[in-house]
Amino acid sequence: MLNILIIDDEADMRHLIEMYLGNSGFACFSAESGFEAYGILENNVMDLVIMDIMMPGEDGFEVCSQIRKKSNVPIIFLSAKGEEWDKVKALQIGGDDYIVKPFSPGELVARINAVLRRTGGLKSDMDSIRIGKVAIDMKARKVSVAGKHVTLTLKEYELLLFFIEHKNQALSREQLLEYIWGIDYTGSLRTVDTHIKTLRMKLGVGDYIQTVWGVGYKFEVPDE
Amino acid sequence: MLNILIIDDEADMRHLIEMYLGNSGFACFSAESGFEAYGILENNVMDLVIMDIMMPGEDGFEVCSQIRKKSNVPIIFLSAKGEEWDKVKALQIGGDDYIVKPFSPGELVARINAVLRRTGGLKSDMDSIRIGKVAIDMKARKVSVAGKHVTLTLKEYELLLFFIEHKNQALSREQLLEYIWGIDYTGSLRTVDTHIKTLRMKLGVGDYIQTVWGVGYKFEVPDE
DNA sequence: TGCAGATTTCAAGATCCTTTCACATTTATC
DNA sequence: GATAAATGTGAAAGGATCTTGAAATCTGCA
Repeated sequence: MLNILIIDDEADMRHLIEMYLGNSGFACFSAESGFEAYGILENNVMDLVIMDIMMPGEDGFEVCSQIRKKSNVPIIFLSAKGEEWDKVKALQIGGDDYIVKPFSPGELVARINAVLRRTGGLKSDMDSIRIGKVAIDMKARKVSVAGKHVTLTLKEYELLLFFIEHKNQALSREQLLEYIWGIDYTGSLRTVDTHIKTLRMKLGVGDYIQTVWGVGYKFEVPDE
Repeated sequence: MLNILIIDDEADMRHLIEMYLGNSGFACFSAESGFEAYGILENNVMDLVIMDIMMPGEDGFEVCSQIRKKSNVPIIFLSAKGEEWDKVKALQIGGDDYIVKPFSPGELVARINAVLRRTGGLKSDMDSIRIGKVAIDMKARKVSVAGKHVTLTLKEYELLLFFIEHKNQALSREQLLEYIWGIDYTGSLRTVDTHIKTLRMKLGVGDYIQTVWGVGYKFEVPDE
């Protein structure tokens, strides 16, 4: 699930885009001003930003340059027909594409996919995993849940990875200890419980890690 | 046995599809509205959804996006010829295929199989067992009956597995205790009865576990 | 060395599972 | 049918397993 941030002062337009994108399997965040957007970007991992150019207060130009100071997230600009903006300008100020209102849902999704493909946002390498709301960047050893970064300790991270490699399998404490702590671990089985506890807490709602009574634990993937 | 959910406001169409699919070995569930469908999806494991696009109230578009929030179950859309929908749109909003009414039973089944193959719904690993309406995922230690998840306790699960390994054999309480509880079990024979009781209840109708008077119990497999 | 964060241990409390028991019901046998 | 033996069932005691918070220990690093 990719996260898209919509920045537009008009609530109707935000909702319309949210609906379009929601139906196409994107997770939407929205902000009615640059100020609000900065807060969202601070705490969440966005895969793409869609932003109106004409906004009261900070306009798209300024917001874009603010965002660019910290992030290379792809940005698509929206503009009403007749406004004196064109694709060249959009690209000059750091945008990635440009759509003229009104647009069809299909056009929007197509543009988004094109931009993501071009900027590498649709990476299909094995260095990142997404499962439910949990995203893992293996290269950076970084984990986010529903777009929010969470910092995991070494054991928590290894546990999570092992769970995901063996998703939907009931795993005993012995198995987990053997594979993560090593064959020569001699401590208590209860150690696993404590790490499960903290990992559950950090993964938040979702009940990814389920207790299999009398057996161990299981990472259950939503749906299927 | 794969479960297919049919969502269509027209009863005739639902029945027609049910008949087609029933004859091809699918188990059908049907709903006449999105609302009804959500309830079914909540409590059952569906392998595929067939949904009309044009429905009063929530249309296929909306229902699809609701379902997509929780599940990746494959969705095939139905549309009457002439409606202004095309395959591209169906796919954009999260569908997996698209069939124009009227269609033949053969076409429907072919499309279903194609989608299931594409989405990996036709997996045939040896880690799962299907017997009658009972499906067991051994790795996940998960059991479902007629598509409904049931949670078994440790002893119930082991009993069920032992029964299935020795299906159609009359097993004495002593045997069951020896193999499941262990050779050193010293408790009452009647303990088995209680677990049989709860297991029977959880497996629901079907009379899988039969009493062999004076001997013990037997897991009888319904004729395929 | 001293600190901060990570890891492990521990134990009380919560939760769930198992077993037992008493009584109801069914079945076999005379 | 009557009777005894075997099985079904609900409730509740008893056990085992998890969860959780806190404290102790370890580890890497300045």
